[in-house]
Amino acid sequence: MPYRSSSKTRQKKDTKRTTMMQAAIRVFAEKGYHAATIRDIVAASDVAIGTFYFYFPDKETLFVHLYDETAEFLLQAIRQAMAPRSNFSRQLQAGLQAYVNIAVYEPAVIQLLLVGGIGATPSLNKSQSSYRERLTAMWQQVIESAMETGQIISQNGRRTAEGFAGAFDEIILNLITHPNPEGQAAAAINEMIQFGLRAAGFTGN
Amino acid sequence: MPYRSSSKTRQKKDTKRTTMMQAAIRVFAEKGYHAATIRDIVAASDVAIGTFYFYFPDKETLFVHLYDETAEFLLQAIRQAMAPRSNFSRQLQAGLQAYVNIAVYEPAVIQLLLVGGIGATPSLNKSQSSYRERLTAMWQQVIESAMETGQIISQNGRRTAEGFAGAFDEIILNLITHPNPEGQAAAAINEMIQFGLRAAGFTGN
Amino acid sequence: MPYRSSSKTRQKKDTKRTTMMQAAIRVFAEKGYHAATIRDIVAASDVAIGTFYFYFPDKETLFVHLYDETAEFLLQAIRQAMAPRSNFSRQLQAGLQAYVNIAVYEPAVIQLLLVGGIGATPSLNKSQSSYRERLTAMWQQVIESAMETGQIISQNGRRTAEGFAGAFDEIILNLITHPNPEGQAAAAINEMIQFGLRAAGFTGN
Amino acid sequence: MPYRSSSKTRQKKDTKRTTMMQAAIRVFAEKGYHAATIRDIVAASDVAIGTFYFYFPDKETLFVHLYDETAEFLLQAIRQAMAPRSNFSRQLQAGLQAYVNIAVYEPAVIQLLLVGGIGATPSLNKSQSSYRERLTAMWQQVIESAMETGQIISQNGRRTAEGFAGAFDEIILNLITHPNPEGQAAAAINEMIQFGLRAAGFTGN
DNA sequence: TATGAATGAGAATTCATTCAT
DNA sequence: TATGAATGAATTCTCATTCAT
Repeated sequence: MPYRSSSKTRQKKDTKRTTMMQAAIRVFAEKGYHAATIRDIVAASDVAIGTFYFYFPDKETLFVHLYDETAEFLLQAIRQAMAPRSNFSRQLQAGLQAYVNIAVYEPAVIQLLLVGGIGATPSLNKSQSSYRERLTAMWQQVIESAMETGQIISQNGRRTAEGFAGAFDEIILNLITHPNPEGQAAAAINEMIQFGLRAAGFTGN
Repeated sequence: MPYRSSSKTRQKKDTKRTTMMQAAIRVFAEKGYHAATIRDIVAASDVAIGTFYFYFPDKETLFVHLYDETAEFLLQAIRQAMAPRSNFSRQLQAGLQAYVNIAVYEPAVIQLLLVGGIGATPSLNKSQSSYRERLTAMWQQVIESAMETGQIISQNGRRTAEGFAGAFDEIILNLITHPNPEGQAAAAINEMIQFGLRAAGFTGN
Repeated sequence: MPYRSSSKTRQKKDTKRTTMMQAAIRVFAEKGYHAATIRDIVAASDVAIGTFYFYFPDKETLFVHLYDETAEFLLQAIRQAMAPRSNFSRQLQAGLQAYVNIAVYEPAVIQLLLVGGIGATPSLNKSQSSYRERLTAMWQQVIESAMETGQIISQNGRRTAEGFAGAFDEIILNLITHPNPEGQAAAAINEMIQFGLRAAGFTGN
Repeated sequence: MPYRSSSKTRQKKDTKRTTMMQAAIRVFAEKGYHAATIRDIVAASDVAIGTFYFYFPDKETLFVHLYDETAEFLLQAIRQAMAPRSNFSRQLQAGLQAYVNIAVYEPAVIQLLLVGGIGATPSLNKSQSSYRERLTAMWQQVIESAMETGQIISQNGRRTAEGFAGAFDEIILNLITHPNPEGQAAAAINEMIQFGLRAAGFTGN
């Protein structure tokens, strides 16, 4: 009886693929692109080297893919948290809440995007600037909406957005470096909100 | 009695050493730690590989040393610019002016600190967090002084300082990526000042 | 009593086996032994990798087997074409006709024997020298028969046979490299016959 | 005192380079391109792996280079031997004498060209057909000269040249496979000359 | 019979570092 | 001091082969 490439088999393969990708994210986040070897990744997945190349074309492609996927995931999470809010203050609160949540419970996501990938490989450059650009664009949109509705003072929305992107990332990196991130999360979120409201010149309307 | 190089010899040696270090900074800044090879560095210095190892113990040590030195240089430059000012607004202006000046005219300094070194090698971690820490501490001191004198509202100075560090770096990175950084510098500085004043809750007194 | 596949089953198996072998010949002829992978072969046969190893022990054994079989096929074809002729000139004509026919319509046969297998694997050496030996022996027999009957001048039949083997192969390789082998075939055959008659010192009797 | 990249040093380097190339030719000739590993080559040269890459860019480039150089050497040797002769018979004698000499005393040359490189790597194809082409062209020129001066009968010179190229190579391969090539060389040369004169329809004028 | 996921030995190549001159 | 030839550990990736299903 011929072997059936049934949905069961395929599902198993997909599961393994996902498992390996998660292991790879962890390894890349922890060691950075260069220090992370294929051996590290397969060891973390408990498979043989050949298995890596059965599932992925090569180290570089996988890394760029993980980076892109992770960036998209993070941006989506923040965007979706902000979407239902119309008030600038509430948007900021929701977005930062989502951001910090991920940072605290999935620190590998932040490490991959902010640390693991820097200077990794030329082919990552595009992904990397695309991520910074989209992150900035996201804040810029929020800021310009708020400007139009008079919630914040008139300003160069692009520049403020860059400031937001940099400031929040730095605060979050400091947060997850802290011995007890979860305990600090609530305070950090509040202070980030205050920082953002002030920096954007929130008028309270 | 141990052999002592005459002062003339020592000076010559120091000169060559300095030349090589400057070449190394350029190469590291341009390619990043991993992609930069010793061959690249000696080629840029127009010496042989062996000469590199006469002046420096190894690639890693040199890099960490350059990083530390560069970080110190940048921090000193900003600190010194702010020192004579007592008003928060003026301090901000002077500090950012100095920062942007360096970014525009010595972009390698910024690239080395913000890009070339991330994820380079474990032994850099200490230097790196030390630099972020001192940068943040610098802003924190400015902020807390201003708080004490009532120039800005009461806040968690540490957190605002982290925000400053991240925000200004991000804006500066965007600036030097711009095709014509010099042309944008003045506007960028002004907007950074405004951003900082707002974010710190500057009351104008 | 050991399990015996029914004749129907065995036939089906043989068919599949044959199909795979033909695909393998094509792939080996096209890419050469080393560049041809098992994946290439199973892709050309539209089966899975495991199936390959059900029918054949390994790549090397299959290749040697295919080489031997192909060599035997080619030698038989030429021999059979020459068998009914007794005159040297007619024999040459018939043999070369058959040889060129195969070269033009089954180029994979020639490519496998003359190109794909050279330097393939140590275990092929025996097959390879056996083929060259039998090819030479075939011509030698024809030549020595003709010598005995005074159709050609006295000579070292072995050496002339080697010359025949090399010369005809080279001409045929050039022929199938030509953009339009079929169009050139007739002329090539005639010229090969003339070459052979002259080289053997055909006296016309 | 600075190290002098004197002619002595450079000469030593050139010598080593040449030594390594000769070792590489032997290894490639014996095992063929694929079976020959870099480890084999450096072992034959008694140096470390890194040394190989200090002298040569990579395996493929070296092989193609060696092939081209060897082909050129062989062609030149045969051409130069034939150059001073004007009579077809004498040319053949001189050329084959040179060819067999090389085959017997430098069998690696012949093995590299006729065996070691077949199916080696796509980038060799050009070199390989170029060699076969130039070898054939060399014989063709000799043949057409002789035709013009009426020394041999009228014929398709190109086709005869292909026959020569193939026939002589085959005979020479058989010769060097023989247990005592040197002992057979003289007879082989004579018989090759006779074969060639007959095949070209030498009229004796 | 048939499948294809999984394996791991082995190959090429890079590059920081050493050391005789 | 200065040189650059030489080294070899370490890394990525390929592909023939196995085996549970």
